[in-house]
Amino acid sequence: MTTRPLNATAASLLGFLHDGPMTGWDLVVAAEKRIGGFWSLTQSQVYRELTAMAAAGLVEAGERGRRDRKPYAITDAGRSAFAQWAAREPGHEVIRFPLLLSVMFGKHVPAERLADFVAVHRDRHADRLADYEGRRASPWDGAPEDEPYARATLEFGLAYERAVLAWFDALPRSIADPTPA
Amino acid sequence: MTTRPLNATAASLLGFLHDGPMTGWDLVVAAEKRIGGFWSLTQSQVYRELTAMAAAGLVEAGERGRRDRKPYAITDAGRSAFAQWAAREPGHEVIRFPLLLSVMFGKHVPAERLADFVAVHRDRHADRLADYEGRRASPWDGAPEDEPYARATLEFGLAYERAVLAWFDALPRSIADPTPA
DNA sequence: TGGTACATGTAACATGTTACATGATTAG
DNA sequence: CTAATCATGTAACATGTTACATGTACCA
Repeated sequence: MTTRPLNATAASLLGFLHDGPMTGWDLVVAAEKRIGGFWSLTQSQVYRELTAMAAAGLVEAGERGRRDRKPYAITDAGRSAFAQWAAREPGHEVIRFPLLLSVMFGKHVPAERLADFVAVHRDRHADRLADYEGRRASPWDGAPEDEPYARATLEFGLAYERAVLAWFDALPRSIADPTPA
Repeated sequence: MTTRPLNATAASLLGFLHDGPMTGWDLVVAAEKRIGGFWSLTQSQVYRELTAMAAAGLVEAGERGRRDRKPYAITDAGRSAFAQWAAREPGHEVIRFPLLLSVMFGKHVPAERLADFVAVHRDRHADRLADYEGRRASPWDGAPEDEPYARATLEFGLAYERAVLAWFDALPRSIADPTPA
């Protein structure tokens, strides 16, 4: 079968499945909460990857449970595919930040509009920062061996959101507040 | 024709073309330099978008020049499509940082390997930071009205890379340096 | 005269997005 | 009893990636 190497999205699903069977829904929720800050995926992808991985023998569907829940369990082939993925050097990060395109091409964007965009996004980031700070303050509830790793990723989120917020706050008035009351 | 709204990649090409005709190659280089820190695109996409935009009447190809250069100029329709794009609220940013997946699933990654990955990526980020710092120190060479906007995006890059670097440096030894000499 | 940077482009495929369709269960 | 949330899934399409093919001009 010599399946081609896993993509990072599929790999992350297998990563979660190492801790026990989960349904597509569980995975969507877990991914959003645990890796959502630095890896985006959609519900649609999750189901697609699960179907594909089931076909490739990397996961196995179990009996449907209540509410039609369909749990998937990782197989030995899945563990081995994951291990291969984990041994390869991760690629560089990809960032797509459309607001910064608006800023970059700011001379073509109505000043008020741009300032609104900036304000809206600043708020969102403030919310995310607050969320991360809340999480850091709450007691750890996962498996003990995960603690340092999950903490490190959380610290990344915190560092990122703080930096972004500081950046917003250091924007010149010509961009952030061009029409003072 | 009521073309569907521009995607951000196409919009950014039009953004550049506001300052005069450019070839696909020029755009690839400009994009890498000017928005590469927060918007990724490939050479292949650039040519595809240009072809599509030419078909949609948003840009017009000029005469081929030396070395087969094929300059594209923005049209009025292109300017108008860009303006519409610029008026819509930009979406949230997307980050995909595979190294953080390796960290998150760290308990399944051989410790030495993980530390290597971390070291490699730390270096890359240090290089990028140095690059940004160099740029900030060099005299501004673009159009004067672009200065504040380009500066703001550069400041974002600086803030981001500094935060990332600080994050690397604050990683626990269990992750960054598990087998001390 | 040979390597590097310039320059355009296509093909095939993988991945990501959006929208829809369907139904079960729970909480108020 | 009804709205919200849970839950699965598909279809269609847009976007992104990788690999290749082709050739020009510069410069050491």
